[in-house]
Amino acid sequence: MTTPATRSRENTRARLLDAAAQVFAEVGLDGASVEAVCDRAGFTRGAFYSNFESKDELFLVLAGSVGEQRVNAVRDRVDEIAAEGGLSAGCDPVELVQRIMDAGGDDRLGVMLMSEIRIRALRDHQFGAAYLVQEREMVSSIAVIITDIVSVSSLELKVPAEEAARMLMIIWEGMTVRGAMAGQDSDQLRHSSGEELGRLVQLLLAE
Amino acid sequence: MTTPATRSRENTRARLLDAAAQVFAEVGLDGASVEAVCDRAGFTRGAFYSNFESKDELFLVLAGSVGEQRVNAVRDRVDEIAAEGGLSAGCDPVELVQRIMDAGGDDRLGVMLMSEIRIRALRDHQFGAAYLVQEREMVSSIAVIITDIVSVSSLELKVPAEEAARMLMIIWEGMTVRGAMAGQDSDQLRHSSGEELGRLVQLLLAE
DNA sequence: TGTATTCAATACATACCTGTATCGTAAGGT
DNA sequence: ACCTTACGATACAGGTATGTATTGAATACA
Repeated sequence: MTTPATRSRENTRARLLDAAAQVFAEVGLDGASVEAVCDRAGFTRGAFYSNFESKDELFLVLAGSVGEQRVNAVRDRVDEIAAEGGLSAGCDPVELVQRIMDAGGDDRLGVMLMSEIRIRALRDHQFGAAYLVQEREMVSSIAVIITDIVSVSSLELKVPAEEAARMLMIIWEGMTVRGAMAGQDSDQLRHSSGEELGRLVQLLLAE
Repeated sequence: MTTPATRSRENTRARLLDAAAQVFAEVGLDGASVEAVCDRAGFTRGAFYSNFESKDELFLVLAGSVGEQRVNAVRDRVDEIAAEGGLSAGCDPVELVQRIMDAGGDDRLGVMLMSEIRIRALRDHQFGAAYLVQEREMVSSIAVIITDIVSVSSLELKVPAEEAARMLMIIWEGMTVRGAMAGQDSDQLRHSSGEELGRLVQLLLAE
């Protein structure tokens, strides 16, 4: 079924999705005209409507894939760290958490796109439910590694692992958003949010 | 200069701002037509354009007043608690923080409006700078009371007060947003976010 | 009471965006 | 080599939003 035609079609879809991610991040879903997305992708509206039903449908697809990518990125990181034995007794919990959190796209556009998705989740009940499900998956993945870290170290968790994970995610989000507002670039974002996260991690753990 | 005419004008402005707050919260700034705002306020577009230059200008005014109200609400609470001697040695830090945080509007629409303001701050540099200034004021106010609490109690703060305040604000925001997504009403929002905040407070303090 | 001014309503011109319907073209199958 | 099909471009119709210009009414003031 992978005829050149379908390959080309998939390519078109991918380019449209890519362009949409940028445009939606910059001006929001409502602010983005279908034509603006097509322009950036190098197509006209004909290509758009032959690949997607509407702007909303494209957004749903995009949001789903972004969320999935984030979840997978976190899971992969977790697995990777676990595989390479990064959870030895002497490991630095602060650094570990940073490595996991870096898995999410934390560039300026990524932050803006996530915010757009978030506000849509806030307005649309059904979409919001799906969003929360995905987020809970991420929380679980993070909770797993937290539990593992704790189990091999001499440290103890002061709150349930899930709760610690939730706090970490929320702080991470809050810091990156504020960093992006202040005009920080990707590296600065990573740095400042990492700093705050480190402090939280230390609070969450006890000898 | 408070002639009946100006009083009526101020009233119109207030009603328009009020309506705009609702509509913007529900469907966002872009999704809200000027007419939709006017309809809700019981006016036509004539009234609108005779009171505001554009939708954007109204949004700026609204965002400014919302932010100011939040900052003042927090400051008032802080002063109020300090005045009534709520900072005695035996006070419950968890409850105190909850009382402060409740000062912000934490109903569903309030959360959505704040999110809309936040995303605008993310897209517009200048607006974002102003937003961050206001937020820092809130952080300072909260930091003050945290410092006071600590000074009269036998407790100790594990991170700088400003940082603790920032974490509290971010967690509060994150929890209320997620609560609103899950369809919680105001009381549930207060309850669940308060719970998480309490745990964070306990982490931030040490004997 | 008459006049002037201010505020809100109405009407209108313009721009834009969406979605559909039609057309041309290039690739795949036989 | 021909035919068919799928994909993307173009053209068009309908709807909606914005902002301005004009009109009407109510209020203050002389």
